[in-house]
Amino acid sequence: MKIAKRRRPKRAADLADRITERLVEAIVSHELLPGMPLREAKLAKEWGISRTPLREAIREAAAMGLLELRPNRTPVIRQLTADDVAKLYTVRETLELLALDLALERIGPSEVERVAREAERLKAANAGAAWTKLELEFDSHLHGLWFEHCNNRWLEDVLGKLWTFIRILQQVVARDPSAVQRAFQEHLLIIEALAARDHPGVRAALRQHIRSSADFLIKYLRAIDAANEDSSKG
Amino acid sequence: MKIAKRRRPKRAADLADRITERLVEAIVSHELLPGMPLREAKLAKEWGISRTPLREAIREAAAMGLLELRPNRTPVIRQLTADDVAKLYTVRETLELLALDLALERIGPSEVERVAREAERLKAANAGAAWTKLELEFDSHLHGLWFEHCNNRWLEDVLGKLWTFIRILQQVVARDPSAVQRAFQEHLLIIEALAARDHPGVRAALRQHIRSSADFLIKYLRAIDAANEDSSKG
DNA sequence: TGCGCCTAAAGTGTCGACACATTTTTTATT
DNA sequence: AATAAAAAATGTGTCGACACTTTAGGCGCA
Repeated sequence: MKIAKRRRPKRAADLADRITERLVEAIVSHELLPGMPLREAKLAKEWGISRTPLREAIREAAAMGLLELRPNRTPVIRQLTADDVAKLYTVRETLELLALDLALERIGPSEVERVAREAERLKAANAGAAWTKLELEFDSHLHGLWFEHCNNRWLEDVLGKLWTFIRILQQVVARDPSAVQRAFQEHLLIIEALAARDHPGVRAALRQHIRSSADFLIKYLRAIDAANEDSSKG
Repeated sequence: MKIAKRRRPKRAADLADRITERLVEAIVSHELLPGMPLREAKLAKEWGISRTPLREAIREAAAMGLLELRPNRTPVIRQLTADDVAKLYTVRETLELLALDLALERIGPSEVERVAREAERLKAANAGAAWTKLELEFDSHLHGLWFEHCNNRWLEDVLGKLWTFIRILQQVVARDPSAVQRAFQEHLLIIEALAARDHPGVRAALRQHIRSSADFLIKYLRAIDAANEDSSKG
């Protein structure tokens, strides 16, 4: 699945585009950490480019909400609080369910079959002990079923942008075996309902999945936030 | 209402920010028309600036979906088809209803009172014969009630971006007296339900308002699209 | 006349330099 | 020694120049 791809160049993308992608990936992968200042000259030299395309990339990332940008100040990578995540997932739930409603009739059995097989393979492989890159891809494939078939440019666009943040958060989930296990089971339920063409069932399963992910993340981040509060006070 | 304001500078905004705003306004106000190519050098000279901040503005506008941007090609202002509008309004309905749900308890009686008075003033003034700038502002104030009180950064952000397109479309509505009249009546219904604190009533009224606006626009644009088809064929 | 190649013109992409703002360090003063 | 003013250092904002790509036009040739 290729989410959040603003345009589809036949061949080449210009430097600014490639740098945008690299910057986003660097943030998603935590190569660049939240709270970290993004010094243009330094980063540009590090990446062997000039500041111009980097600045365009930075502005784009800021438009996505990834960066905090203030005039004449060095950009800072946004830190997600528990509260942010709660609100993000509220919007996510609404939009993803909408996408599902719009897409369901367009999702062919063969496509469901494909992700179902992918799930089987993963189950056989390691039973979701840890979230590998393969499993994150599977997650994208599954959700991509309705993202890509909703046939609504606006919705796809917005979901794509939100998905960037979800990817960031998935890395948190990925480190907790029980959360991974739970998410995987929920994925199986969704696929099951999809295969049965049980529309309300899919809806309920997806909602449940999103909500329990949110619950986990919020609880986790609240602990972090609290710790940060303490350390900043003490 | 100040929608789509990415950041809140205490005093100054840099050139690129101001140009972004100017560019968006130019597109919304149809000073720059859909389909029109945006030649950087020309526009930069016209506005008395260099291409650098203009390019950043162009990229930002493109990220909003206002422009079609392809590497090494001159950017083009996006043309909204009837189909685009239908899909846009599907997303708008869902998100605006969500915002309403989240906001309703936070909207104080005094604020409802304020827009109610604004409506009264407009009704007395010209009974909605034509949509003036004042009435467009009123529209923003009304919808802004839930946009601003939904207490959800993500939702505010997305709605703000969609609202840019809505503003473009409102100019189409503004030229049809009967559509203006209808919209105004629908606004009154919403305010009435708001004042009565009738939650489901507000919801229903808002949904109705959005749907009939969509219906009007789609019908109108289908005619245009059909004409364009013909002329391009013949 | 119509088609394809070649060249010129116009446009976008990237860079390095400089102007201006902010932050940090130094220094003067009490 | 503490504080505030001044100055140096660091960083962002904007510009003009140049390289590369696309587009438009002209020219020859069938």
